[in-house]
Amino acid sequence: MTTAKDDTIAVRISKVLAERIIAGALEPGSRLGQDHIAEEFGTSHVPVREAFRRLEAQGLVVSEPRRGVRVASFSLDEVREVAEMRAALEVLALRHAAPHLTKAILDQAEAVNRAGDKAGDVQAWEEANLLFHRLILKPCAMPRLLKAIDDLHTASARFLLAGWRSEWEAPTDRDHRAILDALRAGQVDAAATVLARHVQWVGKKPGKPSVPVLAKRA
Amino acid sequence: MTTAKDDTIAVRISKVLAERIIAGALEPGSRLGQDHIAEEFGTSHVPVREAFRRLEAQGLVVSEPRRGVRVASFSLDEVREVAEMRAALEVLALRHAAPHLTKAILDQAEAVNRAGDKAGDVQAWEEANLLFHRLILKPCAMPRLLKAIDDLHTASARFLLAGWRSEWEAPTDRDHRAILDALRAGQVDAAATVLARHVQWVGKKPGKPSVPVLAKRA
DNA sequence: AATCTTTAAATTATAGATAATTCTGCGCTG
DNA sequence: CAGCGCAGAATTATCTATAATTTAAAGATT
Repeated sequence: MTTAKDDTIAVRISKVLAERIIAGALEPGSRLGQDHIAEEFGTSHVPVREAFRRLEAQGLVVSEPRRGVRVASFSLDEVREVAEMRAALEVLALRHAAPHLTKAILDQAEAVNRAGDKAGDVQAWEEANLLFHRLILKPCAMPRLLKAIDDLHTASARFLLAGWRSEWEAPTDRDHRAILDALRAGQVDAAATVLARHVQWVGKKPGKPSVPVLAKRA
Repeated sequence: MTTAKDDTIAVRISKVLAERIIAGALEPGSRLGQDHIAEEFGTSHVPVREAFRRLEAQGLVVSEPRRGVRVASFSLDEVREVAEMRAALEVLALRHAAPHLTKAILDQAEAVNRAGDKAGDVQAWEEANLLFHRLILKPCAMPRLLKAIDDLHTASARFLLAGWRSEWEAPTDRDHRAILDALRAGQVDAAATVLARHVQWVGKKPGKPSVPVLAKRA
């Protein structure tokens, strides 16, 4: 999206690669050759290596010492793990954000939610979903927490996009609405409960992925 | 500790720097010149840069695009933030670990706890503390969660070591004992409650740091 | 005297080149 | 025929060198 011009080359490369991995353009387990990528971006391989370290930190690739990096594979267990972590952290964030939520923010969230309902493909829906969560959690003013949640969210998105690549119908998001209603009524506990269940929904619906989820050994 | 010989140079550098930052040998806000560090380790600056990216991911340094990296500063708010994140995630881990906790593990944890009570300095106590938490949480078998907890733990340790540099008396750790007792009795909820409060203890005791906590603007 | 501009020094970021390690395929041996 | 071991090729990791950017400091101008 925002290809910030003043970013360092390594950051730009990491962003592009991250998008590809999330979108499923790079299959889990596939190798990422540094020379190959360096050539594609018209750079040397040094910034490519730094981009790898970044992606590694986000959990999008795994790096073995002298054997290169490959796209991280995710088992169903790992998806559930991420979902549970998200649930725990998003509930925490919501509890801190709730006192600072204004009507304007909630209205904006509702608008985003409506946009998500009309989304034509998974990617658009996922984007709206991300925006919704960010909107209602950001006022917690805990940057480290928000970054952790963001990383977990991209991990979830990977799974989602891998599962519903082609067939997809926009589901009217009742959970989001329930969360908003509870927040408007000042019932933070109720909102948190729904949020926790909502986040784990991804991990619960197996959703017959059209792309093999497990890594294959070469 | 374990300076694995087969690690890449960048990893080794990042480990050494991490230890220094945690121990407080490098003050918050101080610049890390890549050339200086490269010279000290007898290497070029390229692996140093990769080490920086690793430390950045752990939240130990902050990196501004063309202005170098500096040791991350932590305000009291950030310490509380980390403590709350730890509480949320460790409770989650404990809930999953509890069913797989054996008597052998609990006995080992008790031994570690006793060792911690006898610790002469903060560093030794902190090490025992880390071991205790790792022991009872590891059986949850959620690697991503455990790594996240570990990173948060080092952030906490930084604060702890900055606060009690010289003056220190080993406190008999009642919380650890309470957690063990509850786990032995099969009362997972009780153990989780104590754990959550215990983790946030760090953030609550201000403990008059002997080193300025806030970053100073050069 | 204070501020803005310009210039120099220091430092970061990237490129190109070199050394070391792993992977692959083939031949040899049992 | 299976298994072990040895080149050759490919790839990773690091080093040296170059380009670009920022910090600072000195000089000029108002």
